Amino acid sequence: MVVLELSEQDVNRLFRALADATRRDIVCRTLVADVSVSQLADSYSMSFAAVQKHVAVLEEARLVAKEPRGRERMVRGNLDRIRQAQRLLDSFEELWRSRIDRLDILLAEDEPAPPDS
Amino acid sequence: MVVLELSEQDVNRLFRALADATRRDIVCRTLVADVSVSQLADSYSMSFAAVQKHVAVLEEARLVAKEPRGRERMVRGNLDRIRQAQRLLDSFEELWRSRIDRLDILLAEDEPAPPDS
DNA sequence: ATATCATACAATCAAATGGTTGTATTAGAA
DNA sequence: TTCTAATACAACCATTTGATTGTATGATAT
Repeated sequence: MVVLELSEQDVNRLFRALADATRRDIVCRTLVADVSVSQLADSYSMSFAAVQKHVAVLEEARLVAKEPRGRERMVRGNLDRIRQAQRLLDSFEELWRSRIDRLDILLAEDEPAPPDS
Repeated sequence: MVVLELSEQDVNRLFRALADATRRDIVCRTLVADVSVSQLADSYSMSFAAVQKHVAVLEEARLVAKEPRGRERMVRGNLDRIRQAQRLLDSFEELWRSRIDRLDILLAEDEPAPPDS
């Protein structure tokens, strides 16, 4: 099993990259098929350069990778990164569960559970 | 089962809110215990107002809710929102899987699979 | 009643973000 | 070779973000 080795900065970049509808759409499209930057650019009502920048943000977050193919760059989504994000969210859930566990222990004590103090 | 009813804006806010280490820490802490805004503020090397703003961002993203308790506001993490984020990431994974399925169908054809065209 | 603690909120500011246009480079097509 | 399509990248601009300080309000404690 691969250890989750992400710096806080990496996590910031990861979630930030996902916090934009155009970028999420790019991730979707590049997960289901190989697409070039110019093909992507044709789909959105913004300049080529703007799309290029969105791809760059996704690339820094390692949510996609670019691979040269002739004179164009094919963009491919990186599912592993998505899974890392999922594991991060899982850890929140585990924290929450640990709280419930502690509450259960309190409730199981001989003495009645003290109110939150 | 609850339908995932989030606008693009909601999703933007959700991921954006998670794209900051202080805010993620606040979510963690408020998932495991009830904490007031001032208790939170004591933990970070920034002004009370700055922490207040982080909490406000989390609140707009509905990752936490504030509940008045006497003169202080208790902040409580909202696990449902985390789970919604998880479901969003799941949908990426499903998209990817659909691609694999389509590739499998191609490979199962009589004719040898054509190269990506 | 008064002092204090917890919060709310406005004004301000530097830096980052998301977009633009323009110019340069590079690879394929004619 | 020459033209063109795909990309790279710089400069610029408006808006948002993340922080600050200062002031006001409300609830507790003395």
